Amino acid sequence: MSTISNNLHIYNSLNGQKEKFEPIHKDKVGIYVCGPTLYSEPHMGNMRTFINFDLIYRYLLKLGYQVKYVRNITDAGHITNSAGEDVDSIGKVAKLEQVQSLEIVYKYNVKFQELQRIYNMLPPSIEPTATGHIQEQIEIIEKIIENGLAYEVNGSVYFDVRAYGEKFEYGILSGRKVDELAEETRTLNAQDEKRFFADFALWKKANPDDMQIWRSPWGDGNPGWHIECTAMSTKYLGNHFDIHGGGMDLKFPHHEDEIAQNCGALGCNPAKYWMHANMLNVNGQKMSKSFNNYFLPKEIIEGTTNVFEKPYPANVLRFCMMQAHYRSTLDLSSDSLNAAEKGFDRLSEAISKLDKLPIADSSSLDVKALVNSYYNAMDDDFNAPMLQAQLFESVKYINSISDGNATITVDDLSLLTTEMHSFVYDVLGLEMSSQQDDSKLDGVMDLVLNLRQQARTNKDWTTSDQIRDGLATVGIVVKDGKDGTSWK
RNA sequence: GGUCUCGUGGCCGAGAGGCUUAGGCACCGGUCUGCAAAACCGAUUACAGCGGUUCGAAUCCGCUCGAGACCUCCA
Repeated sequence: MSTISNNLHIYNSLNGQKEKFEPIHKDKVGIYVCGPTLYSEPHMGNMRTFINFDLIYRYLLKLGYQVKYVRNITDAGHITNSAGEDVDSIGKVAKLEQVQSLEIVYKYNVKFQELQRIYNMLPPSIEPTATGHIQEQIEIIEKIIENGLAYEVNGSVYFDVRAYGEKFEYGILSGRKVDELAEETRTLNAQDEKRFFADFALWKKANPDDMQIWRSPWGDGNPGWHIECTAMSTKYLGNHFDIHGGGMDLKFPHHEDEIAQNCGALGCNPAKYWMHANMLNVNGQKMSKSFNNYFLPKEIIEGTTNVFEKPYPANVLRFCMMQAHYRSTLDLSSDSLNAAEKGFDRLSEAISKLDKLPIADSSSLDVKALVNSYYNAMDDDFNAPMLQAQLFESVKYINSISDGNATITVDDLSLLTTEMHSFVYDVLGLEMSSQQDDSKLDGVMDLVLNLRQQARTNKDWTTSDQIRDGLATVGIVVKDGKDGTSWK
């Protein structure tokens, strides 16, 4: 069936099990990820989800799949709080700043795009917007009504969960039972319009002061907050596609309702595999705008958070995140970031040594097995921490070769170099800091180190150390090895 | 209150019945070095608690304690 042989297994949230990945269409993968609502600058927790799905996208590309990666941008506020309150988050900010909703979205989208570049995320194949797909959303709602699974009341349209439950199972993703939901749900107001407490809005009649209003067969209003994903995912990927992803917190109700809408309109679950990325914690609690415990991705890089004492490069953040599995929560702290920074340096340094290694007639280590372990790690539900462990095994090997305690053949070195570069740069999406070449600086450093070497030959340790310490203050580390002095 | 997840050494974090002392960082000893740093070699510290299943459990089951997520906008 597939010409790409893979042993990739993905944890499917639908059944809580790891399943062998078989794409629906030969050699192609369609993936949809719920993107940000742009009423403010995305914080570090938001970024973790996108970075994790970037990793997943990158590995699928690495395996050779033709991947269509769709990640939406939510630029329409939703007015569908069960309490009937106005929760148009975008409109709220727009009113506050006295501008139009789309100005807010545009402003933060520019920042979001910038962050994607800074954190070295590959751009998705397409980033559709909710407001650009109002017509498609209306059409899906009409289909659901035609199928008898939604009803109109007073200019609003609601999904009929009880009717749906006769043909499909509501709650298959989150494991919730409708009758249990009744007891769980907290006190609700403004339920009068709905026939059943669990029904959710597909279309909501406009309030006079809404910032954005659209025309529909049911009058002026706004789309509900799950319908955009159904409209956009199916438009670009078809009724049934391979992977649907998002943050853990979207599992219920957002993804559950997406499944219901898709089944209700098109008769099938939109995705074969559902993937959920876990949260980023701060001091053990989810980073969240509502908890006000968040910091911005740029603040970490600039060192302006209240949490960390010093700035960390985007690469270190990425590296640190890759030390935890995407389904685990991750607690960011100074300690974990410092550890990541050092580890990342060690990895970078070993990689820069690759083209300077001595060649031998035989290899003292099974390089093919080592390289295979990279694939095995990622094949096991994108286990990036395991991949890192294997990369550090490689670092150890490289350092040993460099020190003359291990050997490698030309072919093995070529294989190791190719695959390490590929996994570090292309899959983990890390960029090596030591890559910039500056021939002027090289010249200067040669001169300075020569002077220092003269001093050392004369046993003038004061001068020698003065040079070393001086260089250290501008961030250049001098290392005296057996074969002379090097710097970085 | 309901649903679910998780508790691993000083810290961060993999592993999911024996084939792992995962890995990173820190700490300690050694080699190298004028001294450092780096690198290499080595040592140490562990599976929340209590029971059960098993020849064998961090891994399965039960209970207890603790933490978190979702049930309302959220990545």
